[in-house]
Amino acid sequence: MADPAKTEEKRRAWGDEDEEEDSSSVASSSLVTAASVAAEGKAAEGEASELKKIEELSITEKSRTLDDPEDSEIKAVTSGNTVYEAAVKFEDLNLSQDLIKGLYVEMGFTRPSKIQAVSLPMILTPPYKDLVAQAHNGSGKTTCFVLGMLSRVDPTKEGPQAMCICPTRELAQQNQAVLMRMGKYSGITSMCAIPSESAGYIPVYKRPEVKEHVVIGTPGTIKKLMTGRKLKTGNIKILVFDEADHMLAEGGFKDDSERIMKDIRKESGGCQVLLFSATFNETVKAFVSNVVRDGNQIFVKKEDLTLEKVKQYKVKCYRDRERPDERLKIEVIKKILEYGQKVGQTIIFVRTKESARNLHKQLSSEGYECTSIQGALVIEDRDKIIKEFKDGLTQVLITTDLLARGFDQAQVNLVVNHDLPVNYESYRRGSPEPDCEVYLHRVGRTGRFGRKGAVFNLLGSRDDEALLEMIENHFQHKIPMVDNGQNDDSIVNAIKDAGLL
DNA sequence: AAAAAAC
Repeated sequence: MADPAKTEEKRRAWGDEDEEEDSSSVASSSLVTAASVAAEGKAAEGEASELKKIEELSITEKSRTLDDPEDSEIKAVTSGNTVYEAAVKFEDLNLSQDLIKGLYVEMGFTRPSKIQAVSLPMILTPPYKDLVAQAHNGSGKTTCFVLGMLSRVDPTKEGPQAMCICPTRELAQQNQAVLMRMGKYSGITSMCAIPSESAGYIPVYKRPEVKEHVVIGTPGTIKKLMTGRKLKTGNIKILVFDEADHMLAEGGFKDDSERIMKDIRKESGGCQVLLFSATFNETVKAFVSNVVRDGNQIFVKKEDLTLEKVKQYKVKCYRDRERPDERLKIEVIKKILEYGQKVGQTIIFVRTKESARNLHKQLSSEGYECTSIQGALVIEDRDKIIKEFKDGLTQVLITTDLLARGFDQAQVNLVVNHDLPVNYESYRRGSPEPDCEVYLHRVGRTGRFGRKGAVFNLLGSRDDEALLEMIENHFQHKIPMVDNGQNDDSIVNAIKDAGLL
C-alpha cells in the first residue's frame, strides 16, 4: 500500500520510538525444576559474611506447543541474603487479583515463561533490589518489567510512580500498549512520553503536570518533561531501562540515561532500577554491574542466545567481481518474497535510510508490495506504517535498525538482512567488524515465543562473507549457505527446512 | 550510519 513517493520526510526527525518485545502470544512456560544453591567458591558453611551467593538455576523446559524459545541455562547471581524461589505459577507472586486477571483474561497467559519465573521474584520481593536481566529475544521480558511496574504502583495515589525508558518511539508505544492491556483491571493509568506530531506540538511549559501513574517514553522527551518540572519523580519507585545495553552504551544513550537515573535516584530517595535486554556485550556488562552494584543479575552465555527454532541462512549475492551486486540481491529478495508471502510477514533490514527508500522503490516498481520505515519519515507516517504492518494490512516491511530491537509482531517469520549490521567504529577505522548484538536483535524479530522463523543474510562481497563468519564464531553457530541460483529451488527448500510452508 | 532530540 504505501507509496514511497507519498511518504513525506522530515529533514530533522526527532521522533522516537520502536517497538517492544513480547506482545500478544501466550507466554509459554518452562518448567522450573530445581534451584540449587551453590555457595561461591569453597566457602565454609559457617561463613555468614559471604555476601554473594551464586544460584545456579537449572531449568528444564518442556515446550509443549509452539512456544518456548529459551533452551539454555540462565545464570542468576543474587546479592544480599534474600533467597528467591522461581515462580511456577503467577499465583506464586503475590500479585493483586486485578493483575492476575489481566494476565489470564486479557493477555491469555497460562504460566510464567522462564525469564519471568526467575526474574519476577527478584523484582517483587522486598527489599527491592536493582536487577540486570538478560534473556532471549521473544522470551517475555516485557511482561517482567511491565508486571514489575504495575505491581509497585498504588492506584489510589496520583502521579508518576513507575517509569520506563526506551530507545525508540515505536518501542515506547508498544510497551505502553502491553502495560495498558496487562493493567486493564487495575485502574492504573499511563502516558507515553515521546515526541508528538509536529502539528499538535505543545511546548513543555504549556503542558499540564503529568498525573499518570506510569510514564513510558524516550530519553529526550522524558528529560524535557523532567527539567520542565512537569514530570515529578519524587514518588518513583521503579525505573526500567528497556534495551538497557543500548541505553547505557557509549554512542548509545549513555549520557541521557545516566542523567535520568541519577536525578530520579536522588529525587525519589533511591528507587529500584531494572535493566533488561537480550544482549549485554562485555564492555556494557562491566559498566552495567557498576551502575547497579548491589543488585541481582541474570545472564545468558552468548553461545546460548541463538534461537533454535529460527533457521539462519546466507546467500552469496555477488559474482566474480568483488563488489556488491545489487541486482542479484533484488532477485534473491524477490524469490524469498514469492514464497514468504505465503507463510507470513517479512522484515527486510537495510543499513541506511537511503537504501530503505531505494529498495522500497525498486521492489514496488517490480510489482512487489511493501512498505518502508526509517527515522527520517515524519511521525505520522512512522505511526501509520507500523499500524498497517501490525494490523496485517502489509506483508513486507523494509526498515533500518530502527526496528532492530524489541519490535514484536508474531506473524513475522522471515527476516532478510539486505545489509549485515556493521560496527560503525570499526568501519571507520577501516577494519569492519560485525555488530553481533544488532545481528541477534534483528534475528529476534522472528521466532517470537518459540515460533518458527527463517533469516536470510545476503552477502554482497567477500568482506560480507568474512563479517558473517565473525558472527558465526561469536555465537558459535554455523550458518549454512543457500544457493542464489534463480533456476533451482534452493530458497524454497530453505524456507521449508525452517518449518515454514 | 541508525536512533533520539527542540521552541
